[in-house]
Amino acid sequence: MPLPETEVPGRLQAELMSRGLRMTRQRRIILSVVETAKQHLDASQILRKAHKLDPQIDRVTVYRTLNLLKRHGLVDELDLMHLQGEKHYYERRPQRDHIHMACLRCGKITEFESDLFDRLKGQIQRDCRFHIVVSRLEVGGYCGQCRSLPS
Amino acid sequence: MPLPETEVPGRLQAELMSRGLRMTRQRRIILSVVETAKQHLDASQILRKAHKLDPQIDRVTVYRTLNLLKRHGLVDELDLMHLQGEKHYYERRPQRDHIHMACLRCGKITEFESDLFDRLKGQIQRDCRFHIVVSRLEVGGYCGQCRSLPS
DNA sequence: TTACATGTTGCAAGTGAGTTGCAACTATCA
DNA sequence: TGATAGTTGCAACTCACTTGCAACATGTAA
Repeated sequence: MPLPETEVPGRLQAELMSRGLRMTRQRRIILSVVETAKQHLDASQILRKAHKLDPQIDRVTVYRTLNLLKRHGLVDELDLMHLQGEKHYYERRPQRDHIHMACLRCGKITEFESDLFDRLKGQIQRDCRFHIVVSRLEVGGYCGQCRSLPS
Repeated sequence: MPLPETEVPGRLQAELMSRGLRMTRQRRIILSVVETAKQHLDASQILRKAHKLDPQIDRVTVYRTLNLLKRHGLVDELDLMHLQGEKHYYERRPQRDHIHMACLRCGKITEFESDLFDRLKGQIQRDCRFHIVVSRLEVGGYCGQCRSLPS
């Protein structure tokens, strides 16, 4: 894994810098971890990956950086139906919102985009005169594989 | 407020008894608190209301009873966008699922039912071959009043 | 290039929601 | 009425996350 300092700054980093926020070594590392994540990571997983690039980084810095990203609407915080306790998971805010499905049996998380979801949010904004800043649709149940298994 | 012992057993109590679960004095009280709640209550608010009927009830019993109701699908657990920290809120599971909208400014929680929501869940079940057990759509933003206020 | 002001970090300690182990208790049923 | 299996209350614990604060580093302006 190349050092984040020598990498082309990711989108998160560019976004934060364009807002005039200070770019520290620790932030660059944490941002690169979030940016390159292949699954949903919780704070302690982000810390573990950050430690590989700089063992000095403290978990407090991870929490503070995640809060910063949240406040700026650059990441979304997920509960994933609290399948694994009360921790939160983070993902870069996508172009288009999606639904998270969590299998209660195997724990697999699946994402799903849907026009109906977009239309539903439009309906909420119109009918309830409610300006949506963030939305979260999480569904718990049984995925295709687990549905057909004996209990 | 009449003593729950002398009340007609509520629907939650009837439901639990029909499943062969023991009906203790503490459970009757906690069920009646959840059943008669006019807003979404968290565990400590439920404990406070239960204490008015029986000051001996322990918070552990409240948590255990809420877990019991959750496992039996009789109440839903809500985050309400973590507006007030990480606590959870509880409501009796309704006939028809609804959406929770949380105003980031005034904290008001609004509920909304929608055919589009029902259709979206149908689409998920069909297109993703995912059997939905529980679903939660929470939205954070600005309600009608707060939208038109100066910031 | 340096000096500075202000924002950021790491550490230690704290908070708050929720859980667990266990002995005493009690609802249910024969 | 007594047996028994589930339930309760207490104390201690866990876990995710936050706060106070002194030392430090970044961006800026000279």
